[in-house]
Amino acid sequence: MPSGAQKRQPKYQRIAAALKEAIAAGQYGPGDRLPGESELMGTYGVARMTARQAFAALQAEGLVEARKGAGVFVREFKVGLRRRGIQRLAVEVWGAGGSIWAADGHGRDPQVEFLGVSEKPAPAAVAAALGLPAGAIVRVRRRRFLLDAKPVMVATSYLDAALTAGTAIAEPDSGPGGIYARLADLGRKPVRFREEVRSRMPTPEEADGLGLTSGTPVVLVCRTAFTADGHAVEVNEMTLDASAYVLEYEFDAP
Amino acid sequence: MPSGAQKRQPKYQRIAAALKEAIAAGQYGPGDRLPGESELMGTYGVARMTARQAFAALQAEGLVEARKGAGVFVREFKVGLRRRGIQRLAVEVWGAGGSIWAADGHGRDPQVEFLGVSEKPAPAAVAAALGLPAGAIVRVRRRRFLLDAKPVMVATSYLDAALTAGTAIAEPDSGPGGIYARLADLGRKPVRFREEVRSRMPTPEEADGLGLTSGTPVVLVCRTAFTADGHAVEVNEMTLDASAYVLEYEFDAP
DNA sequence: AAGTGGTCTAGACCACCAC
DNA sequence: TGGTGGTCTAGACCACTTG
Repeated sequence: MPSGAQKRQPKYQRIAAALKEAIAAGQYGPGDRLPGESELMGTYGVARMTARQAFAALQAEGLVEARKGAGVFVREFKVGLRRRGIQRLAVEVWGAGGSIWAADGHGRDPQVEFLGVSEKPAPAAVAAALGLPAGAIVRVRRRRFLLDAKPVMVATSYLDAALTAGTAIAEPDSGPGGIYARLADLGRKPVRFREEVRSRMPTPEEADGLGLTSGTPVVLVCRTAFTADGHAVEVNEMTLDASAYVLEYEFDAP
Repeated sequence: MPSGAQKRQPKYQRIAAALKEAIAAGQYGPGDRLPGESELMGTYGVARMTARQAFAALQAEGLVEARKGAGVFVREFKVGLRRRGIQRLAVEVWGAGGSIWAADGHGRDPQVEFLGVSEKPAPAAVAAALGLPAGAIVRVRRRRFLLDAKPVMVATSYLDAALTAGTAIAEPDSGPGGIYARLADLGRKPVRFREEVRSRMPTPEEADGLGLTSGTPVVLVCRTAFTADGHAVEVNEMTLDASAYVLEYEFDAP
């Protein structure tokens, strides 16, 4: 150890940095178990809470994952779900080549779980986006996307309840081509889309619903679909496990 | 206190939930100071570390911000920097000598801080994306974007060093229209773009460079620019303060 | 059954901020 | 200067996972 160590750095940060370095050096690979709290106490001669703080720092960074009763493990990023916003709408692809982040994902098992349709008063922002009066009734469709039986996304779709009454959009199975085909049947074919992308830490409820370990943000994608005459017909709010997705947008210079 | 309270929920979570509820109810607004650790100790009859854990939970959620020596405050989200992935790259914008960054800010004070140009061996992924042999030398331009004197983004641009030698791209000031205009001068006008978007928690270095408070993720945007003949001429890796940005992509159905 | 992380207590000294 | 959060100690009991 270099003698020039800065005394100003807290012990837990030095321990965290040492662990991080060991991980970066490949001494611990994805899925490997790190030395436990009691082992760190002995190795560094610190109290237990100090060792825990070191782990907490690594967890907050998303590098490490603690499993009750088992140990602390280097996180493995199964990642590589690639969501193309433009070429094909809401189509999940994996293993697409030619990109910066290599995505290996063969033999994955994607599923869609239907969570229900209902009618509710529109949230203010949704009503505004759809051009409906405040408090108008909207149809709400909720779905959850799973990869290898693990949830990676929750999507909530909002549509004018009056417009879609009596159509397959009000049913669990929206039929071949999905709700966009049904909207086309109604003469409201979506031809233009806007997606707004944000990221933040999940609420405890979101973390629970997506099975997120701490240190994992969510990505929020809000897609609005417009008809040729410029009217919004659908708002779709998606909450993604940030560690599972790469969003891709490809376009020409206008 | 209701007698039906679940005993299974840890104290710190109950305290955190109570504070969260008070914030949601408007009892504490953005920027307001919350009751301090010692006050929580008295109110709930807990040890200091328990009160701290409650705050830690809210910090991890990005709801709250602790300031040394001052207190714990409800975070204020000044947010709303809107980055348009498609329209912003319009030829009219950079072709006319205007700054792309100017399309971002609205009435506030945007600044670009130049961090340097250099030549380095390309990271493997960058070399592959640019179609260069492994270890080829690339020109690296680093910039930091500030809004109201606070950093919100760091951008690192990679270009073929041989191609750009002797041009303004190798200089701190890349001239009117920026590097895209210079690439056009070289007969390598970018006409197509791909952006890949990810999000994760920042490394300590990134958090430091962007002045992020804990509980704030970063958004990574990797843009690749292609010429008309399909060759990649630039890779630009951007690291954004997730709490400051909304990315927007608007496009027609294929 | 042994070991692990999760929760909790009751102290301590420090650096920093506001008054 | 007094109060704040940041760091650290040395114990304790618990629920959980694993062998």
